[in-house]
Amino acid sequence: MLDIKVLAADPEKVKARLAARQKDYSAEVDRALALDTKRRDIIYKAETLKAEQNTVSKSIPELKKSGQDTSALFSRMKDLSDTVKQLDAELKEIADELNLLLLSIPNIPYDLVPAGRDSEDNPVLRSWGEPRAFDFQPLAHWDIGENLKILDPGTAAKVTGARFHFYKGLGARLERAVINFYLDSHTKNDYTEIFPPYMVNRASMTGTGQLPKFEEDAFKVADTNYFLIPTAEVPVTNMYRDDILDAGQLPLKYCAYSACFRAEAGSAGRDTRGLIRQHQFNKVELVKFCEPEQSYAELESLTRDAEAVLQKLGLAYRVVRLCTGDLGFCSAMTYDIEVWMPSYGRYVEISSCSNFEDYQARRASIRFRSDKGDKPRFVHTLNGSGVAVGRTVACILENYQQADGSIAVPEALRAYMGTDVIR
RNA sequence: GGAGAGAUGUCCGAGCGGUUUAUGGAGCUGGUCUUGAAAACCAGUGACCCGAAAGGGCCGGGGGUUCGAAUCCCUCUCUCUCCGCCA
Repeated sequence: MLDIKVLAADPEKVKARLAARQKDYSAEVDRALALDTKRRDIIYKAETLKAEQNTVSKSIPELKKSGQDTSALFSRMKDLSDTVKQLDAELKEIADELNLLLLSIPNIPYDLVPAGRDSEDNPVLRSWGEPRAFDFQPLAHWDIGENLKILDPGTAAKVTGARFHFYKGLGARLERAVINFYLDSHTKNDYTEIFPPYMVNRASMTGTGQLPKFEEDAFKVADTNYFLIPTAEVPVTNMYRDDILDAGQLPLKYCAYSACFRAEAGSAGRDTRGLIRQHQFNKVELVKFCEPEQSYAELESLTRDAEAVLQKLGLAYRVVRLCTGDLGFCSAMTYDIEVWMPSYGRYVEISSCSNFEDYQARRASIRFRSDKGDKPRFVHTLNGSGVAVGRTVACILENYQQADGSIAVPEALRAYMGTDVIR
């Protein structure tokens, strides 16, 4: 969430920068500032009375010892106590409302983020490799998967429902090979490997920004307060919720494989075939915690680390910078990496690398201290897919298909697959 | 799932309704002594939050009782021990 002090310092500037997201947040900003003023006022009143309570309380044992009549004093203290309780109740109500409001205001886009309406306006920064030219009619990965009997959405529909897949035989092994290849690549770059819980509590979902606004996008486990994670970002970032780190530990770099679960609310009818949009998919996620001064440099290196695995797989991709209208709720700046998908005839997102600055850190209270006596400051958090596994498999199947219907296994995966062709 | 015991500041650990503005150690910082270090001794240091400050809050989280709660009550979370079950 945003710092209320930043809102108070220049409300009009904040409103203008938020408006770049193609949505007006003026009402929320004004309401937050009004609540904050009220909050401070009540705190002042309550604390003045509490100071009096404390002073009198301290003198009571002595008065009692000397046998004086304290009944008048007690009745005055009772009034004081009632007033304080009332003020505290009011304060809690206002603080709760303010907090909820602040949680529902998105992050301020960074200066480099270009203005734009939607993904059409995302500028392309660079590209790597060339889309493959086929000398035969290439198939979509869902047809390849069916022909080779390595992907089976039909059985998944029976066993579970729409937007799930069984992977079979070398298909299952390919998914596993990609996961292992990604983890091995990133750990070589000093990312510490994490295997996180797949369910998290409400505080964690709030910390990284999925709640309270986007509850309908998440799967909630019935009769518990747990949510299935939509990405490993949630458990990994929340490892340090409510902690104060030493500056010497920073930057912290983690990579985590996990299954991810998304309700895909509002996406009915989109990408209904194949592996592109599933309720459950696999992903290796990169997460960093760093000092504020380093975060944009860390975003560059994180994005390069994600790109590196695609290069090793020989998959053509491009990097775009999300414009204000396409930027995620918590993000200050995001690079999307998009791979060439022959069946779509365009580039498709396979990784999203974001700097959240202190937006998540403030929500989750993740801080660091430079020197012993210093005041703690919020860290900056970053994350990016490194990269989506199901989409990688789809991309490999389509880009490495051969005229005879078989799949050439990319060089980098052969050791993991134990074969150089899927047929 | 059943039974019991716990959760206090960086750590260990007292405290069981009002001189606790949280005993006492350890640690940390500075000093004395020493060629230097260790030890010893002396002094300082107690998280964190709000606040410009005064001040207020904070003894796992939340709520309650009371003029007053670390201390009593309720509730939640987590930890430990034993039993059961299980991968």
